[in-house]
Order: sequence, then structure tokens, then C-alpha cells
Amino acid sequence: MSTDPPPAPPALGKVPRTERGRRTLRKLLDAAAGEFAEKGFHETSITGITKRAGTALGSFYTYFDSKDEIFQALVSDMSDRVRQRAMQSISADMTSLETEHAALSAFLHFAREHKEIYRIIDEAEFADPESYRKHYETTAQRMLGRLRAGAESGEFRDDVEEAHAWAIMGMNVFLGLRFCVWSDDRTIDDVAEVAARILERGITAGNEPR
Amino acid sequence: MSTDPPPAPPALGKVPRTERGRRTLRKLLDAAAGEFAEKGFHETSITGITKRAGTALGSFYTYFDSKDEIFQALVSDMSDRVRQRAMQSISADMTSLETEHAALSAFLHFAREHKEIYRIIDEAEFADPESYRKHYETTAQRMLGRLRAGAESGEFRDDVEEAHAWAIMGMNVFLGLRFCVWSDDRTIDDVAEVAARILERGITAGNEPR
Amino acid sequence: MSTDPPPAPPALGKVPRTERGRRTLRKLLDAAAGEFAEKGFHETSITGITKRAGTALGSFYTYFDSKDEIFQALVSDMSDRVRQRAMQSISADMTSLETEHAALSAFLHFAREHKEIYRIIDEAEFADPESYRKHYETTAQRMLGRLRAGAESGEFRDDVEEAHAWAIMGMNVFLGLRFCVWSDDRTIDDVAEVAARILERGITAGNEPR
Amino acid sequence: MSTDPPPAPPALGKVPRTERGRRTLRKLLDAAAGEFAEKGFHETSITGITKRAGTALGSFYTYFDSKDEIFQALVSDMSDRVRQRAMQSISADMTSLETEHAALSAFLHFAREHKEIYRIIDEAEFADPESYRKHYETTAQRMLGRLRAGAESGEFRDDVEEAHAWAIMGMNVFLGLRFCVWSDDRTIDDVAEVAARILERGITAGNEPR
DNA sequence: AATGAATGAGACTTCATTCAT
DNA sequence: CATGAATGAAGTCTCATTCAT
Repeated sequence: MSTDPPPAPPALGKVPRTERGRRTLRKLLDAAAGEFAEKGFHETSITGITKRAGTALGSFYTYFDSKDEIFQALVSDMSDRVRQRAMQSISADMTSLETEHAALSAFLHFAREHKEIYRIIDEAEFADPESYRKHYETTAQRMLGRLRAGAESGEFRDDVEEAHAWAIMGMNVFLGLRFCVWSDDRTIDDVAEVAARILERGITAGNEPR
Repeated sequence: MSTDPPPAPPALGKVPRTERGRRTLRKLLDAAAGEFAEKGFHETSITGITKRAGTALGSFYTYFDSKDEIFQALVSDMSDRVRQRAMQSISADMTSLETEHAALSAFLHFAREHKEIYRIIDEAEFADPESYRKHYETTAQRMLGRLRAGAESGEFRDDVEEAHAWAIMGMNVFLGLRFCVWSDDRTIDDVAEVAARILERGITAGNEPR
Repeated sequence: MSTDPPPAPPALGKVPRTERGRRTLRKLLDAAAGEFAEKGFHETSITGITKRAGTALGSFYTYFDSKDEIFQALVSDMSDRVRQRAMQSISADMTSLETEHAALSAFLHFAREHKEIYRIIDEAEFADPESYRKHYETTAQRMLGRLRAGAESGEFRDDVEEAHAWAIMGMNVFLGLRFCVWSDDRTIDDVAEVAARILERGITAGNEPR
Repeated sequence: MSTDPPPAPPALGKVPRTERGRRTLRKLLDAAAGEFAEKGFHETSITGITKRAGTALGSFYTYFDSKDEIFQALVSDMSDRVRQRAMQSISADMTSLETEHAALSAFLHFAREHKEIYRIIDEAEFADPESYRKHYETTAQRMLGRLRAGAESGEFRDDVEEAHAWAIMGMNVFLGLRFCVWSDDRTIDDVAEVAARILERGITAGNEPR
């Protein structure tokens, strides 16, 4: 398993030198997250962000060069936070299936608590394609790593490859969209269980659980 | 299973009364599809559409009330076409697994031929959320219908439910994105096969193929 | 008293040669009057007029050269009709005061029945200043003629002049606006009586009625 | 008689916080008054206003939300200024007739100096009916107040009521239009005198001046 | 650092009028 | 005569970004 490099100090905007500056930057980031989540990238205006942040319009440009830049900063931040959540939820003593279950669970919890995550990351497909690709490719790589580990330990088939990672990731993402972002009418365990069973034995009849 | 009513003549904008009008409308729709696909919804301008269509700016408004309206018309059109492609690819004598395989295959072919489909449908999540939801909910319903049929015939587990449909749909969509839209480096059969195997027996070792 | 020239055949638009044409022209004029009255000159569109008339857009230009032209035709028509109403209401055996009372009465009745008259004539001040001036100058001239006749017969002071005509006309117009167009809460006789008394002896106390 | 509250600082658009802003706002208001007066509401464009003001197009929207808003601000401003002029011209020691004479005189002077006043206030009938009504209803109320005071002091008949106010107001307005806005060929005193005589004893012969 | 006014390109949309059928 | 599609100038408004204070 690859060891992640310690996450670089998140350069969310120009680094302020004073305490006052740090507070302003933080207010801007929070406001931006709120606005992007509620209104989407294109409907969000710098004016809206600064109004929400309670700062002057001009202050925005003290910390960011453009609307794109703050958006990118946020996507990257969100992406990291999802990843971290997943990492924290798994531990070395789990079986490979348990690990996937836990990762999905963590993801679904995160999605439910931060529904805006979807909005922001998904809109990146159009507002900042680079970040979007990077987010999913990174996530797929990470998952593929786990799948291969599972294959080595004999739990997963040993033909697992990139396509499996994308398939599973798609599964997870759509379950999150449908059951965490659009509606809360199912328990997360319930949903995660469905996915785990598919991984375990597909959906055909007759593959008795071991 | 409900038989779909023959899709009403898609109300793609105001209905022209003359042949000349019909030609203009068609030119506008084609141009719009091209522009939306290449530039995305927000970067596309009416001016761009009419320039590409070779009509006067004002002519656009003879047929559509707004950019939103033509976009919606296109999403609905695209959505129908994907669906039709999938429907045509399956036949009554297939097993349930074969049916899913065929449907995914048809979808992947369509995606590869019409990469713009992704761009347009996915961007609807932001430009026209209504249509977006409708597209995926309809698709999920259709798939769930097939899953249940498979359960009745004894091929699928009989606990299949909505979550399975969303999981599989997510799988399909992400495979399409990765292997048909972003890159052509795998054969479609190859990719469809991966998905079919997951449905058949998951990814764990030891579920020997029957 | 000036003898009016026999009113020229009202050239309300190009003269149609066929019966069908005459019907279309009439429909257009009626529709235009309705639209101008309801929406005002600028908010009225040719499309709106033809839609209301139930004719094709292009047909409008068979009868009128422009929006201005039909508006002007209507103003002139309305102006004539108000005048006619006033003329009919007076007769040779009335005293001069009775004549003014009758003319105002006729005007107020007309205003109440055709509230749109105000809208159309008044808006001419901006949409077609020429017609507007002409309407009021003609009306003032006519009134001045009556005032002078009254002076000659010894009923009115013999210093009556143009300013008196404008003052009285203004009185009449504002009474019409306030009590016939904006509200119906007073009888017309009541209102006309107020004006007549002012003409008779002003508003100061102590001028005992004769 | 009610003492008017000191007119609240007229909310002519968004309030600027800097001196520079105040200057820009003033330039815009002046330019708008000029444009509206010369071209009328509908022929006036925002572009025309900002060009005349020497500001960028966008600056307009720093202070006003729309053409309607600045127009309304101007009407209200004009309305106030006419009123103030009239108020200043009268004093407690005048007779009631003298008061009306003075008020009309002040109004006519104002109209001759600011011919645009007519254009702007009158066009409000179509561009901003609310303001138009308000202007004339307020003016009528004020006049009615004076008439009643005159009745109490025994100078005016004691049946004066709203209709008298509207009649006199109409007289004044039309005299202003004809003799101050359209032409300067009479002295103001001359014109005001005509009106005063009408109020004093009407236009009939035989009411000898006292 | 913060403030908020200024800028102007560019988007959408309307509609009177022309024109081909 | 009637029809309705086509045209494009012109208008309003938004907003990311720059700049003076």
C-alpha cells in the first residue's frame, strides 16, 4: 500500500502574514463554500461571496487571483477531506471486503453531512475539469491499490484492474447521490450493505454466502 | 412492466409551420448540440449557436424562448436516444445477465460515438437539475424493472431493489466516462465484460463461475 | 362660429379595395385601440396587435407603414369622436353657460365610457407630439369660439381670450381624469355642476347667484 | 394645516459612501434629467445617460437598479421641488385669493425655468403611473387644504371640495403647458391674473369686481 | 490590508420591419 | 391579400476585475 506523502500545507489562497489576514481568508473560504454549494459555480458571484463573508469586494483579490482559483482551492480541499475521512475509517485488521464497506460508509456519511461536496466536486467537471479528473483518478488509484492488496491476500480475484476500481467508484458515487444527497430515507448501513453484497457475490442467485 | 407510450413528438421548441422553418429549427438544434458539447452550457452563447447554425440571432427566438429551453430540449432528446439505443440492443431471448451486458454495451458504444452526450447530460445537473434527475430516475426505474424480471425468472437474487439499480447505473456511467469519453484504449466488450462479471459474482475470489 | 369643413373621409390606413380587406383593416384598428389603451404605446407590439386581431403579422403592413402611423390614425379618430360628442350635445337655444355645461357633460360621459381615450390621447404627448398639440389646440380654438360668441351675446365678459380657453379646458380634462377615468364615485352632473359654478361666479363668497 | 415633515433625505438611488461616489451620483442624476427632458422616457437609454454623465455604463448600476428607478427618483425630486417653490411663495398675511395667485405664479415661473418638468412628470403617467397619481393627488390635497382655509375665513364659498381642487389644478397645469412650456409669449403675471379672475368671479359678465 | 467605486466587455432578449411563399 | 419566417440593430443588465483612497 502506498504511503501518502504528508499533505502539503494546503495553499488555500495567498498566505496571509497577520492574524487579521488569516481570519479574513478563512471567512472568504467559508463563504465561498456556502455560495458554491447553494448556487453553483456560475451563479456564484464574487460580490455574493464577499457579502456573505462580510468583507469588502476588493479584499477578495488580496487572497485570490480569480474566481477559478478559489474554486480550485475548494475542490482540492474537499477532495482531501473525503479522502481523509475514508482513510480514518479503515484499519489494518479489516478484511478487504470490510475495508471497502468501511470506506463506502465513511464516504456516505461524509456526503450526507456535507451535501455541498457533491455540488462542488461535480461541478468541477465543467468549471475546472483538471481538478475533476484529478480527483477521480486519484480516488480510483487509491481504490485500485486496495483491490490489488485484496487480491494478493487471496480475498479478491486476481484479475482486478483499473476498470474494477472505476466500476466500484461509480457505484459508490451514485449511491451517495441518490441516498445521501437527494434523500435521507435509507440508513447508510443499509445502502453500504447493498454495495458490499454486490462486491461479495454479484447479484445472481445461487451464489450462497459463505 | 409498463409498455412505454410511443414518445410524443418531442416538443423541441415551437413547431414550425413551413418547410423552411423546419430546416431552420433543425440547424439550430444541431448547432446547439455542437456548442454545448464543445463549450458547455455556460460558455455557450446564443450568438455562438446562431453563428454556427448560419442564421440570424433573432431567428433563435422564433423557436426558443431562452437558452435554457433549447438546452432542456436537447437533454430530453439525448436522454431518449440513449434509452432507445439500449432498448434496441436487447431481446426477449437473452438471459438477464446477457441483457444487462447488452444494455451496457449499447450504452458504451453510444457514449463513444457521442461523447458530447456526457457533457450535455452531466451538465444538466447544474443547468437544468429537473431534467437531470428525471433522466437518471427514469433510467434507474427501467433498470430496476429488468432486475425484478430477472429475480422472478430465478436468475437474480430476489432482494434486488432500487439501490441495486443505482449502484449498477453508477458503475455503467463511470465506466463510460473513463473508458469511452476520456479514452478509447480499451475495447467496449472488454469493459462490459468487467461489469458483467461483477454482477455475476462480485469481485471476491472463490465464487467459481458456474 | 366657424363652420367645420366636412370631416375628410377618415383615412385610417391604406384604403382597402375588397370587402375582405375592409374587414381586416377594421379588425386591426379595433385591436390596436385595445392594445394601446391597455398597455400604452411603447408596451404595445405589432405582434400583440395582430395576435389580438387574429391576423398574420405581415398583414399589418398591408394597411399601415408603421406603428406610428396606426397610432396617429387612432389619435385622430379619437379626437374626432370626442369633438363630435361635444357638438351633438349642444344646441343653438342654450345659453352660453348651458352650452359649456353640456359640452363638459358630454365629454365626461365619453371619458367614462371610453377610459382608453385618455390613455391614447395623453400618451400622444410623447409618442406623437404633433397630434397631441393639434388635438388640444383645435379643442382650445373651438372653445374660444364659443367663449367669444358668449361675450358678444353679453353673457360672458368681453375680455375672454385664449388663456381662458386653456384654463377651462385644463379644468375639464383634470375633472375627467380624476372623476371619470380614475374613479366613478361621483355623478357626472355633480362634477359638471362644480365646473359650471366656477365659470359662473368663481369660488369666492359673496357673488350671489343671480 | 399640517406642517410637512422636513422631507427625508431623498433616497435618490443607493447612497454613496465616498465623496467621489457622491459626485458620480450627482452627475448621473443631472444627465438623466437632461436626457428624459429632451428625449422622453422611452427614447432615453442608459447608455445615453452615462455618456452624457461621462461615466462608464456600469457605473449607472452602482447607483440604480434600472431606468425605472432613476426615473422615479427624478419624478419624486421634481415633484418636491415644485411643491417647495409654491410653498415659499406664499405667506400667512395673504388673502386666500392672493395665495392662489402666488402659488400659481410660482408654479409658472418654475415651469418656464424648468420646462423639462412637464415632460418628466407628465410622462410618468405612462412610465410610472404610481408616482404620477401620487404627485397629483398630493398636490390636490394641498390645494384643497388651502381652499378650506379660505372658506373658513369667509373668503371662499363654503362648499369647496375635492372637485374644486382638481378643477383649479387642471387650469394651472394647462396654462403652464400652453404659456410656459410651449411658448413664452405672455408674461406670467398676465396669465396668472386670468386664472385669479376666474377664481374670483368666473367668466360671466355682470359680476362687478368689488 | 481593507474598502468600495469604476470599468466595459459581453450576454440575453425584444421587436419593428422586410421578404419569400 | 395573407402568411409567418427571417433579420439585426439596439437596449438592458451582470459581473469579474482594476484602481484610487
